[in-house]
Amino acid sequence: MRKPADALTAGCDLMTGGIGGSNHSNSCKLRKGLWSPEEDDKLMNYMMRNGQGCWSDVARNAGLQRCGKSCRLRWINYLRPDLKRGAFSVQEEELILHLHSILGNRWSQIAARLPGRTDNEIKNFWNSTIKKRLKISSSAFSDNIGSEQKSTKLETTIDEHEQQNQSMCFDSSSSSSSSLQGNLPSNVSHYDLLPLPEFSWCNAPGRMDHGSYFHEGPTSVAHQVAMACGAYGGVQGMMEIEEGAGEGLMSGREDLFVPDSGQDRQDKYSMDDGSGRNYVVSSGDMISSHVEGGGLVVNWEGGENNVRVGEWELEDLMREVPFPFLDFQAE
DNA sequence: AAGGATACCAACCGCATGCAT
DNA sequence: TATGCATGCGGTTGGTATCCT
Repeated sequence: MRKPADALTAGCDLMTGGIGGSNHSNSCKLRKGLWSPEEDDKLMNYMMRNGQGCWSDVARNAGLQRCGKSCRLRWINYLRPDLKRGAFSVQEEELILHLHSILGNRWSQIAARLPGRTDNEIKNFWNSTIKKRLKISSSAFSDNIGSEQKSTKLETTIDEHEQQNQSMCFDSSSSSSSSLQGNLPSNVSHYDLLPLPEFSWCNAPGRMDHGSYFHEGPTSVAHQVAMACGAYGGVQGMMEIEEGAGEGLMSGREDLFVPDSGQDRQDKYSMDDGSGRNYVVSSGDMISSHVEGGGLVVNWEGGENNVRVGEWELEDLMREVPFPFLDFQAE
């Protein structure tokens, strides 16, 4: 928590409602830190009576010595009547994993698909609980793979992989993301998706108990294609590609097509585009890929048909991803 | 029981974006 | 077109609670 709510800021700080004190409270002393029950009451009453308007007006008219930004945060994260309180259910947790695998750290986008949950809540949950579990998962795996592969190496690999995924998926280093870009980052001109990651930690005994999202390890071409296309972000191995199952996250665009040469390949995977079409991919044939014209072009060994894997808007992608838990309601 | 370590999470902070002028 | 304001977002901080030794 922050400093007690009775701590007044000396003069107007940058939090007076915007950048560089952009709000118009120039002569006030604004309260910071935890909200008192009285402040909560004032804000709640005001919002119930007047609804949401200009937040700096809310702060002023509700008689709060807070900046509008602080009021907004308090309302959104705590006072909003439709908020669902309490621990995350297993289903919510799985959905968060699912969504994070697609969206990366776009907490507001994830929260928008979890009724009653806030981006802050989800972010905190992810950073504390889920990340911890993933770490436990990875070390449990590392304990199990023999002495020649040290856990430190694995953890490093996981971290690197996570960073790689993040940057490959959405350029998450950019702070604001209100304009979503489903395309690959423009500052990356070429991806060499090989060599493949060497381990498949999600197959590890003792992995976190969300088996449905861990059907296959990240060693497949399908995994890499999905990764490069932003099918998952911070956590590897979460894409839902299942041999012959047609439940893949690779969804929804006609230009998503991965050919099957017909020859017998190892590690075949089928991917359903959400419209009933199945695509079969396998490891061993893809030799390189690169970004071209906003899409990812995959080059296949011996194949004259290079494949454009994706150029899409994130919302299109999301719209066509089947979410089994989307009927959550705030309780 | 006490002190340290760790986890949790509310709130702050800085930046990006949209909009009005 | 430039500027300023309001809002939204994601990363980070740090106080409190809980666990562990």
